[in-house]
Amino acid sequence: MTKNKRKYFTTTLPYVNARPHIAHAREFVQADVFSRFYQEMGFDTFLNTGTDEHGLKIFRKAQEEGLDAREYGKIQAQHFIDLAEQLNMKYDAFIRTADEKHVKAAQEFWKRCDENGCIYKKAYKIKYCVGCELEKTDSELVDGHCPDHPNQEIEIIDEENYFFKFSAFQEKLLDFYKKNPDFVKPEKRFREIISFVENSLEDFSISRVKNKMPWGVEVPNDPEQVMYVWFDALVNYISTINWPQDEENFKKWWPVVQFCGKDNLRQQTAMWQAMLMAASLPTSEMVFVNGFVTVDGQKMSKSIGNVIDPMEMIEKFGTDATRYLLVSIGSFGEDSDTSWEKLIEKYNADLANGIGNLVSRIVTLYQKTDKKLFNEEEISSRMAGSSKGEIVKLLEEGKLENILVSIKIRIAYLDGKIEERKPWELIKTDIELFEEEMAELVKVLFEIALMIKPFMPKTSEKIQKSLINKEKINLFPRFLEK
RNA sequence: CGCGGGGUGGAGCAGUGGUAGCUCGUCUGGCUCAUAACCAGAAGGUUGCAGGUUCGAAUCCUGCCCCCGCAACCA
Repeated sequence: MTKNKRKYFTTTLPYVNARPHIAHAREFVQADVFSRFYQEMGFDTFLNTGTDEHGLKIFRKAQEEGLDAREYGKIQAQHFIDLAEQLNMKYDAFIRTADEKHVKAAQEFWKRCDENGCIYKKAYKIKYCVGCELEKTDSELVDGHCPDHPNQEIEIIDEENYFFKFSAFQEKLLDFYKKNPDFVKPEKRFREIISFVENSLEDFSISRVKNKMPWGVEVPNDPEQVMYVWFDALVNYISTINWPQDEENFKKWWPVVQFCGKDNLRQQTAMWQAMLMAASLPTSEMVFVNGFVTVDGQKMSKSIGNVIDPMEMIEKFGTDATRYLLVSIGSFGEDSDTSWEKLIEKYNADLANGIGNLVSRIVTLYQKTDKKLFNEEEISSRMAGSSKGEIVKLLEEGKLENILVSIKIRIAYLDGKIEERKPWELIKTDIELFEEEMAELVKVLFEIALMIKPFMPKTSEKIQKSLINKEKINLFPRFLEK
């Protein structure tokens, strides 16, 4: 298994019914930072992202805008492609579920599940409140009406759908979880899904009648039905690496390390894994589950007007600073709050006053000697082997923000060191000692530059260059506005 | 008894059994190489409440109180 050091990462595909928001951006960067870290460690990596474009919501949204669903999806997908580019996300594939290769893969996947006896057809009869757009159980109804919409009649939806035998996978899933104690991070989410699966699983509907909901992947051998959006969307993780046509490529990369939000816990860590089992394919490698991001303590909402547009962040702070800030929001797995004010504060503290100012003061001092006081190749090769154990441990727990903390500690160490040794005085009294001290400063700063590379690749390069050429740079100008 | 998350110095958060830490802010002092930046020191907490387990609890158990999501622009 370790013969080829390889890692395959994927974000969850954003559903294209809205513009990208800050949490999408965070997940993109998170996956990208992981991928870059493993590249640094000599792994072959594959990074997938894309867009989920089928389903009723998209169909209606497209209608509202007077567009064909396919056309609408294409326009929306472009926003996410632009975001990925602007974030300097080095993705290897951007899969759209409307892509022909994905549609074919989803159909083949369906067939395999069907052949293995995991799909069956049955009448699907539910009580439905149009006001809520939700199924209602008898226990939820008051006098036969929805308590939230007492004036609307409950509709009975009665159609034949295909179902996935989720219930048949309870034991297998639990067994799988038991054998893979690190499958879901953080642990509390793992406990949550285990208890969900232990509580009994219900088969779920995986298709819709086509004439009611035409925008989806056609069910094989039944042109009257299309797949429920979840069923086809999840298959993207394998269709993107060319399953089933290119078995070799699939074997090269699979299984995948996934990132998702806590609202996706069931789909990614239980349903999808059961689906893979049903198709006789190996399960995912692991799943990192993020908490939610709120803005000023509230859910992001257009009506409240507190949406933070990641593109606006990039405009304001630049690509690398935005990447840094996104990773710094909260701590992994927890819900966290942010705001423009907090972002600016963090930017000033860590980037302008921290690394930016440090580079500035060291380079100015360094310019006062003609000697070259460090060997970049020596440092690079030494860094390649050192302290990786600690980083791998943090990566495996998903705690990118803790890696940033260890970088901040080094920055503070250098600021303190400069204060203590006062090189600006030494230069007047003892040039040799000055050079000795400077050598240490420059070396550690170069190490810091290498450490931040996965987070801020361009900044890393700029600092390295600045040290090699002794050129002053202003990395992160301080924000004075509120 | 719907499900889930959370309550730790002024603010935001770490910390899952062993002297309560970090960032921001505040105050005092220092420094001038630097992006009005940087450094040192200080003030500030009975860790929501009440019990319990333990030599020892923010951390485990029980009960209670309060806040926030689950109704979307979904990660």
